[in-house]
Amino acid sequence: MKTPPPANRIAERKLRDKQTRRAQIITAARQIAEIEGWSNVTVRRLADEISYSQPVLYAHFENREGILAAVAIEGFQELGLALEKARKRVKRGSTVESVAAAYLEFAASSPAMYEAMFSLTLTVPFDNAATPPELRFAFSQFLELFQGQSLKPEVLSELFWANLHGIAELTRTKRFPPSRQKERVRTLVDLFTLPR
Amino acid sequence: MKTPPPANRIAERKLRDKQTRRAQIITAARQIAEIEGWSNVTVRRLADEISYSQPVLYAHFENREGILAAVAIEGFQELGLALEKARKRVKRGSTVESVAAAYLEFAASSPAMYEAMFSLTLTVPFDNAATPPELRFAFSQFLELFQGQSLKPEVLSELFWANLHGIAELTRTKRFPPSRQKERVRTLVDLFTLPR
DNA sequence: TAGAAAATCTAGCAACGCTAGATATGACGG
DNA sequence: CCGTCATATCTAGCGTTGCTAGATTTTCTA
Repeated sequence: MKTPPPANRIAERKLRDKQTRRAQIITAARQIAEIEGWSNVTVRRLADEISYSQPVLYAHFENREGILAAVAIEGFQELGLALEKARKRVKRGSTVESVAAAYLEFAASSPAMYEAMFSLTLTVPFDNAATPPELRFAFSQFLELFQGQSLKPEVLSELFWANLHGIAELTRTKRFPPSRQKERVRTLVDLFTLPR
Repeated sequence: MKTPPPANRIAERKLRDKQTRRAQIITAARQIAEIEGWSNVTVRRLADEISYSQPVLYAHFENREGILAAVAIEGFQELGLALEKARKRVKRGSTVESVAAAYLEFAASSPAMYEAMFSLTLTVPFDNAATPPELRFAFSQFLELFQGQSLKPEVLSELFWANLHGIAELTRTKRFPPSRQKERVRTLVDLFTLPR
């Protein structure tokens, strides 16, 4: 077996450590946000959480908002996976119903993360080349859902997404009573599945 | 003509002054937010704007968030009026189309105010007795829209609102390309008007 | 016009995001 | 094994924020 030059091994270890710490920061931020709200996610608090001083955080992220953005991207990754799973493993009813339920379940069970995913305004438009692949992946799940069924999958996907997002957001901010949620989803699914 | 006791007249004048100042604060907050974003709406800045020291603001609002809430409520009032107007004076097409266009027009032309209206989580649920009448008024416009047409106007109204809110929010945060907006609205109207 | 009451201001606290400059740690050549 | 140098990390502090206690001024009343 060949032994790589020590310089490389050391550099690799340092890189690993750095990535680990980055992950720790993101995890801590998410955890605090989910329990105590985003206003309690301060740079000082995060530094404390990973047992380093504040300036270390700025070696990983440009600023506090950069941390939020990282959490948001992780959220889009998870959401995308959840939707894909729901789309492929349909339990009962239509795929549309399954995906809708998965989306709302995600938003309801991780409200702080969901908040981060949509609260910050993107600097680059969604369909730009510089858009993180995680975001594109998540949206592609909606596109798949309406592929071939309609003349314009994009428009239908966008509308379906907008409707789900609206429900999630208005529920999270207490505009919608949770009591009618089941009925809402049923009607929503009808709207987007019944033949026109 | 009778001259009321001076005590009353003075008290009235003080009340008027106070209300005027309150209105000034709200107007200034809205103006700054719309031009420079909510992060630039600081208590010091607002105090400066009305030419008083900071503590005066706390005689009008409990805290900074109270100012946001006041702007939000004014927003719901305006939105409600805009929707009512759109519903009653239908220009072309259906009332649903007219209301949808009015809603999105409102959100697009006052993004900061719209942000305030939905960013802050309500302490009391929307259908509570303590809910400000402005919010109820705005939502009632949706209810009117689907009255008698369906078995459950509430559910349909909520879904329609959620869809509009989703479109507005995803457009504001650059998730939706503005290019397809017309087509989106057309399809949305179809979804909610075509007989089922 | 004197004194009470109301209105307003000054000055400061604690916490925030962020950073310059000092200090400690660890890798590498001799 | 050691001295050197780069890298990693910390201490300390700046400017700004929301908010408030206590002093001070203004206004009303009798």
